[in-house]
Amino acid sequence: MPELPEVEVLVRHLAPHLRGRTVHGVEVRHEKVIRPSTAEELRRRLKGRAFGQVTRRAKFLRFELDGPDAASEPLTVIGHLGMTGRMFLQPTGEPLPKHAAVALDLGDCRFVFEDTRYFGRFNLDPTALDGLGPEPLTGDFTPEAFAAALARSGRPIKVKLLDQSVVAGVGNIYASEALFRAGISPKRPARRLTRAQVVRLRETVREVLAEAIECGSTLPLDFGGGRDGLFYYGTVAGNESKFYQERLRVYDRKGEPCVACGTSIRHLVQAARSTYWCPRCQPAR
DNA sequence: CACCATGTTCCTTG
DNA sequence: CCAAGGAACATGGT
Repeated sequence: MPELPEVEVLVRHLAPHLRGRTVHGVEVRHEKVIRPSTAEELRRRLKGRAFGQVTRRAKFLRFELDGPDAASEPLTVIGHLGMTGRMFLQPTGEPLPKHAAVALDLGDCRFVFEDTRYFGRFNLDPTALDGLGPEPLTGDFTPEAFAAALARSGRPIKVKLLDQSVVAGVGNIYASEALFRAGISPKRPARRLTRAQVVRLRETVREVLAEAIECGSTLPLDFGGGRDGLFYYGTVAGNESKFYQERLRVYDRKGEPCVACGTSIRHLVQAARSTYWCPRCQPAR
């Protein structure tokens, strides 16, 4: 589920459904995801508040909650999907999924954060956002800023694309995709990219993310009629995973012919993460 | 049983 | 102070 585009699509879908809804109760089923907050604290501070703006920063979700009265301090819940997190609404009374970590009682429905591996977060700790670099689509992700960040490192460019302080929101899938489109080898030391390559890579990073958001926004989300109810994102009805895979040109395509030149797509491991690339379209230099 | 997985944080070493 | 590299987290799929 989660890189920047998936989180963006989720936020856009959740926001209008959460806005204005009051939290009547907080059920914490897996304490790990709310650290360093506590279940007690989450309950005490959320209860009686109503959802306001829902926004995204990098791969994080921010839920603003309006106070019980006008003089209340603003409150923001920070969410992160980790590798396997999902968030959705379901009717009150429906059984929670096996790995539900947090469920908010909104009256006739519940807002559920479910995460199989519990790598995600749902807490009151905004410090997680402190070290993030520029937003690639809406922030100050300029060629100058990008070049300056890359110049400080001799690590492979693929590894630096995953560094959230360089550019915030790129994950393992779109890192390979952006490098393929830019025609840059994933192994190239970051500081060895030419100026033209930095400019081009900045463009392809923005392209792959923007296209993924566009694609996700048009997915037939199960919205209203589905067996699990009001809103569901993640295991969406129909063929979204096929649709999703078909857009990717190199990721998870080891041994398949390159869409541009036919050369067999290669796989390597960098910083313990899989990289996919075309050795002909992305030459060593 | 072995290995792999869309992510981040923490620890150690230089 | 910083960069780099690796383990850890936890569960499920192949």
